[in-house]
Amino acid sequence: MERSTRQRQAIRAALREANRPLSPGEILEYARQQVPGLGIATVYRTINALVEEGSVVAVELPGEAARYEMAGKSHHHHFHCTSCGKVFELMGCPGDLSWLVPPGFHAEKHEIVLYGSCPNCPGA
Amino acid sequence: MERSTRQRQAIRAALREANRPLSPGEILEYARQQVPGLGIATVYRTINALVEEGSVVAVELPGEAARYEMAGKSHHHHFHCTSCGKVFELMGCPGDLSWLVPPGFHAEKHEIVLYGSCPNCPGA
DNA sequence: CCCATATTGATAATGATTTATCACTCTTGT
DNA sequence: ACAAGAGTGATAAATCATTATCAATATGGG
Repeated sequence: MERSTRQRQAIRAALREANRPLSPGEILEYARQQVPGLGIATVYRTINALVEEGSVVAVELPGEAARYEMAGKSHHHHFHCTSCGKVFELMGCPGDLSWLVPPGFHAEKHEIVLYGSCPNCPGA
Repeated sequence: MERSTRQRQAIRAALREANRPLSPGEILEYARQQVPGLGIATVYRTINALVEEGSVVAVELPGEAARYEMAGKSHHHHFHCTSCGKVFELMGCPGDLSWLVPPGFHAEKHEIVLYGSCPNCPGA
């Protein structure tokens, strides 16, 4: 059966406690604070298991490797800091955007990403 | 100095005449109608040159390889057909979205991608 | 406590996209 | 028309993120 290991606990904790989507590398970094020897392979394995069980979802961003966040959040979008590369969660949404599509097209969903600087980075 | 070859003409024409962003593979396909022996390496080389000279811009999409479109268009967004994978240009924009970002963040730009089915694909 | 085995970590392998190489070809100034 | 050298095509090689491998380790039911 599935076992509860320190590694998995640390990875779950990282995703639960970070209030923003994390890349595999960021998850590794966070979780290593609890489990120093943690390897990247275990991070990927665990992410995949969590996505498969539905408790975590992938956040895809233009030209970037996927980030991961806890599932079950309401519809929202993301902010990508162009300075540090961190991705943050935004709340709110402009609403239905299907008026943007020409006749013949059918819009089913949308993704919005805002870019700029986060509070920790020089306003550039 | 820079030479005007059939290959470059065909690649520029493909990008100019397609009224949507093209992937390197799509550019190859289109341009080969004019220059049958065209190789993918030339497509990449030419794309890079065109981007560098500023006449073409990359269109990055979540979880996808970049597409390329002519530069100089006014602010717009894109539609990604989930059935055929083609990317289309949309006109219009919900406008300023900086109200979405929390205090301390500074939004400089945004990207919006709509997903759904294009006129050529089954509404699925 | 013990052992079957799920899990891990290090690293090799993969897959997909993009770039470098190099001999040959085509463009262009003269 | 000619020659210098920019450009091309085929393909090897480089990236880079992700996955597979496998010996060693740690979990947890009995």
